[in-house]
Amino acid sequence: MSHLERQDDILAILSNQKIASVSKLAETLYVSEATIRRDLIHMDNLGLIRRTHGGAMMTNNTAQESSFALREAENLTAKKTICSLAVQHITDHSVIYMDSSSTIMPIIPMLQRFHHLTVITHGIRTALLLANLENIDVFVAGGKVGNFSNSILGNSVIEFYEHINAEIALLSCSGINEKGDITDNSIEHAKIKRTIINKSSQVFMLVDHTKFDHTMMNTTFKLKDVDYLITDQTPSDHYLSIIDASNCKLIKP
Amino acid sequence: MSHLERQDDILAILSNQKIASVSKLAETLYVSEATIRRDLIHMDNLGLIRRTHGGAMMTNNTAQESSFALREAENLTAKKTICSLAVQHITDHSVIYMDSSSTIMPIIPMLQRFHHLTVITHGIRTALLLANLENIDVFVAGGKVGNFSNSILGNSVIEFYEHINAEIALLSCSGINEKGDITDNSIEHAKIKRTIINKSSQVFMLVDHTKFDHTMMNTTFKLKDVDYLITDQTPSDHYLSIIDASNCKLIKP
DNA sequence: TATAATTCAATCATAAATAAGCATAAACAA
DNA sequence: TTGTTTATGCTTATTTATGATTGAATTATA
Repeated sequence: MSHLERQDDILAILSNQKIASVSKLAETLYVSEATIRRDLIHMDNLGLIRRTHGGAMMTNNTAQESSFALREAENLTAKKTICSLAVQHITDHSVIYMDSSSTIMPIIPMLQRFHHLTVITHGIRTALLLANLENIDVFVAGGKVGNFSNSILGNSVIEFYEHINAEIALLSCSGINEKGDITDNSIEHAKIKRTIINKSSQVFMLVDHTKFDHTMMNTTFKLKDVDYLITDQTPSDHYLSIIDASNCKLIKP
Repeated sequence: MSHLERQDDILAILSNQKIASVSKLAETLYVSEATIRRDLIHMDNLGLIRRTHGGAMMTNNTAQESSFALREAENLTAKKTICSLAVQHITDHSVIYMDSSSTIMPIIPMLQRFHHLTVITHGIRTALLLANLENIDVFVAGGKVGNFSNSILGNSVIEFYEHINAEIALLSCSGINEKGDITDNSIEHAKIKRTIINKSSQVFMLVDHTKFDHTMMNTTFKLKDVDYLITDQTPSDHYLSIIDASNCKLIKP
């Protein structure tokens, strides 16, 4: 029996009984618990099931992605803090660019307080969650979806964005270093973000404290390109001085 | 019983009786009050419920979502049956159009068995799930996201599709009636689907048995435009004859 | 308002489940 | 063939879920 067949079996078992333990699945399918766990991890990544401590359960594929059932992410508290600061600077009826980073996801439920917003994004997950909010018009750039990614990438995104001007850009990054470089892991993301800052009046950079002192492959842009830096902890004196020197406003709790 | 299952139970209890006390929940679910509190904190963070002193109460959005999830789950078996029939007609390295309907979602995990496929879609959830499969290149049409929808709609989708030819189209619909009309609830969806059938060599229509004898607002196209009709139960004699007269092949379990 | 009774958050201990690394065997490719 | 990748199982250190305890916060009541 191949692993794909086994995963089909797991799916069949789960769709019958909704929930199953790792130990029981291992026993039933004559493999080790480690193997079952690896299967479950894979299927969870696909969104087919939801893992639990001790087993897994069926997802009802629809409710799972609903705007309120945001998956718990790393540093969720920090990210929520940052987002609640960011949302205070959004004005009603704005047009907003949002990137596809997990830092910005928690802002989505907070956007309900506005009468109307227009959001432009290349994040499919972002778009999916925003689509559930009736006060928001969502526009998605088309193109090729990055593998294992929530993002649409490529020139088509940049072409789409060329025609759209926004008041606000909500961006994040993978790292920010002592020279004031905003860096990312992917050239594609970097290019898209550079387009966004060119098309936005106010650029908000949302970074939790773990992003400081990290330099990634690609320098997306410089701190001086950013209008507002939002973070959850007061940065070190060095960063305070370069933020100030970059004519960038720091927003913190 | 895992914590997620317990949290589902709490949600079920709350959707019945609107409020519940920590002590009662602990008693009912055979766990300590500390555990219930931790569950409630977690669910409150997700926005699923609101905590109160002594217990918790429903938030209004939950009821409708869980009922939607229930309806989804109902026909899941039928949809899986249909998808497993459809997947047998897909050949490796094909280019495939997929629409955004829930009928077609269960095919996604089944696509892992191929070496490589290219999928074109205007469904954001479809795209999101497909992006996790490394053997699939996913292209999404850009444009405005329909409110409360998983779809990107509008002329931009049709323009995007004008340039793409595919071997296979996997489509669904809201209703199919005794005259052989394939009907949908939205003009926008209908227009997009008509574009797709023009750009595809083979059109597969995936409909579960509940779709028969239903006529929706918009006639998307006719049964004779469809090459293969896939369903989970043998249709009545009348449908068998019009399927045959439309030069359409029926695929059933 | 003051006091009593609940309810809560924070902490700790423990048992279970997991992730990560390593070794082995099978499948695959050159 | 031989080398490489993949799937699997095993061992371990770590993480998670839980219940009990205690002082603080909240609500009820005199």
